[in-house]
Amino acid sequence: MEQTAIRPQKGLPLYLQLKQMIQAQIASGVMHPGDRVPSERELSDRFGMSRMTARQALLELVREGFLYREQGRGTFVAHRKVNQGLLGVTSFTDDMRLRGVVPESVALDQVLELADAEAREQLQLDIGAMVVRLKRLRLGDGRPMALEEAILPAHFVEGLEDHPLDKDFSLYAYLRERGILFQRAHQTLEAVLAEGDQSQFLGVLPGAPLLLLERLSFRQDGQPMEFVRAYYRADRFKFFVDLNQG
Amino acid sequence: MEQTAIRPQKGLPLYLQLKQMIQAQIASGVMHPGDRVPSERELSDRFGMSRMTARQALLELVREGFLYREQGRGTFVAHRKVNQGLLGVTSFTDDMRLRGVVPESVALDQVLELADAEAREQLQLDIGAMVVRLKRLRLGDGRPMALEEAILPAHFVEGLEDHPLDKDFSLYAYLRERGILFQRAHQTLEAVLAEGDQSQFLGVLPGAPLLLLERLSFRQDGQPMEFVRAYYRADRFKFFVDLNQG
DNA sequence: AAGTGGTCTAGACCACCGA
DNA sequence: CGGTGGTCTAGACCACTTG
Repeated sequence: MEQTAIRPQKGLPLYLQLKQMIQAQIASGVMHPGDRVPSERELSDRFGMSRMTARQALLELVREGFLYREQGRGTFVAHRKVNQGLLGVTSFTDDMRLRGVVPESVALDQVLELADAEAREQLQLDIGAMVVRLKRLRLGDGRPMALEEAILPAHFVEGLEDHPLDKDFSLYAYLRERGILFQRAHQTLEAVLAEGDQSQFLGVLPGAPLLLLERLSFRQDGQPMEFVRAYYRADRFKFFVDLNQG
Repeated sequence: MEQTAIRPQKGLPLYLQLKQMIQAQIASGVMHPGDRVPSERELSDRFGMSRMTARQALLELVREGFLYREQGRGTFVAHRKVNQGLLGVTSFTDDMRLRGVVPESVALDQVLELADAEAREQLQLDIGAMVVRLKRLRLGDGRPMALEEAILPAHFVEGLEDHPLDKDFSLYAYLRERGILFQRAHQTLEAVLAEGDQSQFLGVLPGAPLLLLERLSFRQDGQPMEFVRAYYRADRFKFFVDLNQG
C-alpha cells in the first residue's frame, strides 16, 4: 500500500479513490488472499482522511466480496472473488459478450396491443393499458440460442416501433439511453421440453431439453417495467448466479 | 411515524431500532409505496440522534430494497418488495419449508475418500486430501424431488459419519451449529434429460426434463467448503432468484 | 431559496481479540 | 494490554431538485 496521490478533489470522492486503490492492489497481486488490509485508523492517518471515510471504502469492498472483516482482528483480502459482479441483472446481449460470443437478434414479431390478463397481473397495469410485445430469436455466433418474448408497458417505449430490432440491437441499451434503469429483478428458471414452434425456431428436435427463464424487472421505485419469458437451448446455455449471505 | 420510544441503549443499536420501526410501518401499511419517508435531518431531530445514525438506518433499508432514494428529492417507500431476502444462499430444507412443503432426506451413500480430480479442482484441495461424499434423495411431502450429491473437505465434518442423515436432518443446520457459515455461493443451472439411475430414483421416465443445479459454497474468508450437484424434477421444482442493480 | 441526499471531518466510547 | 471493528456525535460543504 504505497503513498500514491489520493488527497485532493480530483473529481472522484475520496472514499472511491481509496476503494479503487485497494481494489487495484488486490487485482495486481500486491495483496494476497488472507492478507490483512491496513486498519481504518491506519488508512485515515496515512491518507489524511477521517476514519469514517476510510471505513466507507472498506465496507463497500466487503459488500462486494473483495474483503471480509473479523471483529477485533482486522480486515482481510477474500480468497477467491466469486465471479465479480454477476449478481446484477444482465441482458442477453451483455451476457453473450461476457462469454465471448457475438450476440444477435432477429425480430419475429413486434406489436402494440391491449394488455391481456397475464400482462396486467405481472406488470400491475389497469384494464385498458397498452403494452408492447416483442418476440425475438436470439443468436450467439450465428446459432440459435433462445426464443424470447418481452412485454413492456407501452409508455416506457414510445417510438420503439420505428426502431430496427435486428442485428446487435439491445433493448436494455435503448432503455438505458432513455434514462430507464432496472434496479431489481425477480427471475425463475425451470426445465421444459421443446415443442412445436420452439423446436423449429431453435433448431432442435421436439422433446429436447430447454431452460425456461421468466423474469420480471423493476425500476428503482419498485414499479415493474418488463416481463420476459425466454426458452434457451439447454445444450448451449447454462445459467449462473452468485448468492450472498448464509 | 409516531414518537415511540427509541432513545436509550436497550441492547439494540440505535440505527437498528430506527430501521425496525420504519420496516414495521411499511409492513403494517401505515406508509404506502411511493410515500416519502422523513429526511435524514428530520429523523435525527425527531429521535435525538445524529444525522449519520439515521442515515445508516435508511441506507440499509435501501440496500434491502424497502426504500429508494432520489438525489435532491428524498427517500421513498419502494413499490413492491421483491420476495424479501431471497437473495441468500438457501438449503433444500429451508427452501422446502418456505414453500410449505415438508422436507425429508434419504441417505443413499456416504463415504470418506480421497478427493478425485474434480473435487480437488472445485474445492481447491491438494493431492491426498480427504473428502466426504454424501449422496441423498430429497423428498418433499414424501415425493421424490431431487437427487443430490454433496462433497465437502473432510476436516469440516469430522464426526458426521456417525450422524443420522435421514428424516429432516439438515447438513446446513449441522454446520451452522459447529460455527461453519457460508458467505457466498456460485451456482449454475441447466436443463438436462433424465437417464439411468436418475429416472429410477426420481420416479420419472428416461427423457423427462430435469433441472441440474451445481453449487460451490464459500466461507466468509472465501475458502470453498462444499460442492453440490443436484438433479431436480422439472415438474416439481422451479428455481427462483432475485437480482439487484442494473 | 429551501430542502434533500452525498461526502467528509475529528473526535468519542464500546465489545472483542490477541499476545 | 493495545489494536481492531461497531456505533455514535455534531457539526460542515457540496450537488441536485423543487417551488
